[in-house]
Amino acid sequence: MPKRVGPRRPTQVEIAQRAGVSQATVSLVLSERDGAPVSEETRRRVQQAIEDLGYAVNPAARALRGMTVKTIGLYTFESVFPVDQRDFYHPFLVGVEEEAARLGYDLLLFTSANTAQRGVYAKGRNALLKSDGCVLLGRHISRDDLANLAKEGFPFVFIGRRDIEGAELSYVAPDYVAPTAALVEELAALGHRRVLLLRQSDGAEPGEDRELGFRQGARAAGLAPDDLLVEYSGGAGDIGADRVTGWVRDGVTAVLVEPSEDNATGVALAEVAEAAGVRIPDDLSVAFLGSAPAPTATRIWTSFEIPRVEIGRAAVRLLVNLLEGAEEPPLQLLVPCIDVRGNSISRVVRR
Amino acid sequence: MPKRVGPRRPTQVEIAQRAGVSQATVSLVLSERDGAPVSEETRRRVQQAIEDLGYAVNPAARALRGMTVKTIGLYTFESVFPVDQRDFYHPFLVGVEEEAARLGYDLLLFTSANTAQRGVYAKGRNALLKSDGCVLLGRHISRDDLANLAKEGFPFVFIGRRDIEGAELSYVAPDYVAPTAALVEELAALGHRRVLLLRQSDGAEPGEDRELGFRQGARAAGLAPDDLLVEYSGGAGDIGADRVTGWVRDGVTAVLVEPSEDNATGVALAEVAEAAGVRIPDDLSVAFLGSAPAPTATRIWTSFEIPRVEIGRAAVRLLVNLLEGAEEPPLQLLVPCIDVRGNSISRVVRR
DNA sequence: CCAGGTGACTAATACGTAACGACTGCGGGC
DNA sequence: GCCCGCAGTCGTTACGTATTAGTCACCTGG
Repeated sequence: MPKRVGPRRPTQVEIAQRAGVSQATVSLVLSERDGAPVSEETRRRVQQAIEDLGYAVNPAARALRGMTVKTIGLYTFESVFPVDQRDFYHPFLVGVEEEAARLGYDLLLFTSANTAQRGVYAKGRNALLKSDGCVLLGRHISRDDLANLAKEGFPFVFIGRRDIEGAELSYVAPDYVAPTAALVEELAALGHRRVLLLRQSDGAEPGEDRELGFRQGARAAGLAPDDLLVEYSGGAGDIGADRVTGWVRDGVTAVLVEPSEDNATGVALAEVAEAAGVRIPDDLSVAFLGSAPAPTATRIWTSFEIPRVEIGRAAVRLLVNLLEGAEEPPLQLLVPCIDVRGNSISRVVRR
Repeated sequence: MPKRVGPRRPTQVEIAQRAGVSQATVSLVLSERDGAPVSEETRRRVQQAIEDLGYAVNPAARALRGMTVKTIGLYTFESVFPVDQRDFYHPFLVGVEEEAARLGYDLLLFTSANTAQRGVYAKGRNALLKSDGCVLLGRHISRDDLANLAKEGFPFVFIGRRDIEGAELSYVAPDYVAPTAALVEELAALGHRRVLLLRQSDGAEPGEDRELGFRQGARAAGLAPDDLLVEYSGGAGDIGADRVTGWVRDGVTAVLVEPSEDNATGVALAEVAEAAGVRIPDDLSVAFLGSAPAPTATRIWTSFEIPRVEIGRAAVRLLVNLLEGAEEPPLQLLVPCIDVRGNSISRVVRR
């Protein structure tokens, strides 16, 4: 790693010489604290020298003294950084940026880390140290990385709920339990008795929470445990015509889908159902436990939206609370989702 | 600015103690340079200690020693940061991010600086020092800031061509001259003799370049200097029906529009022309010297597109060349634009 | 006249790293 | 037998800052 080029820039020592004071006094003037015991005359001379020489404080030296550097890191476990608007995670980035700016922090995007494909602890180990603290993102997390970070005491906030054995971590996440339970109760009220939950096969906490809400809602609505079905999908390819018609033949009248980021599963389900002659919602009610495929002229999917921008903002707020010493980790926050009333569920027709 | 919290992390000294060597040797092992004279046995012991204690190099200390920290800054003179997809500058951000990631640099967004509304030299003066070098962006530049940065020898690349008196700066910019000249020649070939250039009233270099191309193209096509008109627009409100009909009455058959970021001028022109009964292109040919308003079912504006993502990439490449010592500033690059063949210009009808 | 206090300033130090120059064996050339 | 060069290692220093523990002159009340 080469030396930095260009002319050296002035230091506090040079300011001090020009103003005829000591370096310590320059530092005092710069820190501008209320009770700083420095005479008006001295302060003026120092500030004049700063002006003349164009002095700028050296952030590296500050950081080495253990000061914070007013920088929040953003790291994603996904393979690309969510600057592209089509990315599922893009709204989180927007929220994080907004709130960081509002609170006077710069935002460091750890773009190099994921290309190195070694995760947080790449190369020189723990690239995140360039920031005061970090917002972490993405579905394909490395649990080891999270555990290590927590053990090291590095300040970070994860977006999404995750349980790590032996370490409690700070996170802000959407509340999937409540709206899922509400949807099940609504379906029950519409006459549905046999309901299927189609989970992502990654077995992550968001899926667990949806299943928890699924069972809570069913219990509250008095559905029989035997009529609660749970299946898994590894992606669009897992949804075939025989599978969908099989559900209907089996007496299932409603399917709750845990969406993937790209919603390929959801799109596939819609296409396959149409091709197989299964009408939505007449033959099968379908709802998404999260972001649904884009609405069309005739179809608005019943679902709920994750307030992604707001979650990004909240993550930064939490992190800054940690950094500025007001709170102790873990700090955890659940954010309510927003119901989307669609036309993809309906009252069940008895035959 | 408060002290950083949390437990201290291990240093090279502690690694050294555990491995039974000196701190200098640890540093040698870590630098991993080809000709590093350290025995295999020692290297192994040191690496074991690093593993055991979970050592991570301290970026602040490195930076203080004058090393680069593999971080590229991005600063915008606009009031908001272009994370929002609707922002004119968003594609630049995408390109910058891509290339930074590819070259192994992290990307530091100076979001706090613009809220402080004091520019580059806010607060502690020159926030950009947190990065090795910086990509600068935005139309509403501060010429003082640019001049100061150049004088200080801070490595940066501006996106867009700018001339600063007494300082040559590095930039990458779209070539407005060539495509503008080509458009004028095309119009002349279609029989146009009296052509108007409608400039943004900020008088910045992009406008100058367009006017240069305007005159070059006219000369090449043999148009009379008296038939070259130049007017200015301060925004959508400046475009009234009387102004547009005035052009036509004055014998103008074609208008070249320098677009603003939000293209409000262009949209206004289209609406006003239609309301005033001036048909495009039959009564008046219109072309945009840059990004045009969005196309509709019946209208594709003749214009040329700025390859914004590619420009973002190129800016990072230039900057990294500067940082890694291969080149000396100023480094300047013009990127060709992409013609958009529309239906908003046509052969002039003699009456 | 002195103890104690206060306001204004400074010397010294620590932060963790990279690099330079020195030091030690040791084998080889003369 | 002596010196040279080399591989391998270490001691020391510098980077620029914030802070601690002073120093010093001057004042104030007794």
